[in-house]
Amino acid sequence: MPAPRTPPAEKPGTQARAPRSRIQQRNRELILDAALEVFSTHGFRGATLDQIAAQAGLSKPNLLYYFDSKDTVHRALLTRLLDSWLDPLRKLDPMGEPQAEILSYMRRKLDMSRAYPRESRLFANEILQGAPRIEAFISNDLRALVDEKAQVIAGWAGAGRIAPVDPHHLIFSIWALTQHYADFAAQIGMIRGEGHDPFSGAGDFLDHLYARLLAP
Amino acid sequence: MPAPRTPPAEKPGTQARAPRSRIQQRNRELILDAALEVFSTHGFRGATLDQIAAQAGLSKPNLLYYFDSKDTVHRALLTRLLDSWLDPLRKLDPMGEPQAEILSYMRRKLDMSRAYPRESRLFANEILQGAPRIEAFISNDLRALVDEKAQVIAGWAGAGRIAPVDPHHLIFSIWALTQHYADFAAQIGMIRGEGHDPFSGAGDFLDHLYARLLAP
DNA sequence: GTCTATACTCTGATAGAC
DNA sequence: GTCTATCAGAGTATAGAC
Repeated sequence: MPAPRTPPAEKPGTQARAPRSRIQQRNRELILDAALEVFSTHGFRGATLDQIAAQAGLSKPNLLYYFDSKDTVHRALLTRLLDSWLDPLRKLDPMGEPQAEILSYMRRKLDMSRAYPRESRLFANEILQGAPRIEAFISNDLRALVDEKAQVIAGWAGAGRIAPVDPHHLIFSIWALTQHYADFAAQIGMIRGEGHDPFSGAGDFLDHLYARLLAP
Repeated sequence: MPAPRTPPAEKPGTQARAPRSRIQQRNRELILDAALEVFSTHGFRGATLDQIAAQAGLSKPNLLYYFDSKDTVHRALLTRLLDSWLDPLRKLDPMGEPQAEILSYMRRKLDMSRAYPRESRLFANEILQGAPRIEAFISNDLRALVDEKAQVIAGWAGAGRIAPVDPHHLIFSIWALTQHYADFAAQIGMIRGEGHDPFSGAGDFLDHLYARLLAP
């Protein structure tokens, strides 16, 4: 999700507008990692620069040397996140075998939740707050992609290649089920006992569930 | 969910420690309703008394006349919420018809999400923040109830009355799917178009999904 | 019961020395 | 690049008049 994104190895001395040294890059990463931790837990307004700076091991003014404002840090996180948020669904192949394609999509989403639970919670926080900062992304990019893939799925259902199913609800269900293990990890941990991986068994359960739902 | 809870009609002149007049009761309700709106959107730390007071149509000092502190307001909301949070699962009857019981449970949860989306988001916010204020509730009350009902479901599966299924994951899936429509309503609205009821079609989809999953 | 005024703390952001 | 000092504004909470 946070695409490492090696910068295009600028010619020395000619860096245009991101002339970042190794230590600068490292501090920016420290800050973003700390900010992800804090924002994903407390939301934008609930997070403080003090917390983020402490978590990053820097002073608050030093943090603000790297990012102009609290908002800038948050925006940087969201940008990285949204950049890869659509990838799993994008890969759903209209030419593939329907049931396998949908199951693979679900697996990619689940793997992403497992690998990047904080990013999932950051996203969840945004939506809970009414999605003020990512409204454009959802109303345009995400919506277009969902409608496109929903048509693909509707085609499969119409052709009898999977059981009849509302494509939008199918997609929402995959989001709900896969993100739940990241977003509600605290609750699952308290119910299954601490030290228990919240994702344990989830893959098998969801494979089984969607295999049953989609079998023609 | 917010159980109206008619107070035990105290004898006039002898009210022990909740001597609330009609106008007091009404203002308390106004405050709690406003606080639910704000806390469920911004989380505890992201919410401000100014917002809550404005939403309630009262001054901030007046709000603090009714509740000692921000924390007190929040605690009052959580108490009301948790009071009824377990009801749907509690009603799962070990003596009932297995598939019908589980489908009814799912329906009760869905109805609760539809009727009380703000309460669902308040709860989601708490969990996202690591559940600091409701840890005892989850680790004790909720966990015990879940384990108890999971045993019931495991018994049904063992007896071949429903398809074999991991009971904990089954319960988690019901939570995820039903609460999603409340917690992520903003996203669903932006994808399906504003003015579209986020819950529309959800009942049918989930009925179908669990019928397929559980059929022996 | 409700308001204005205010005390005091926290928070985001800047200035300026090193 | 990093720090100490500091400011202005927001935020919780209280005092006290009405």
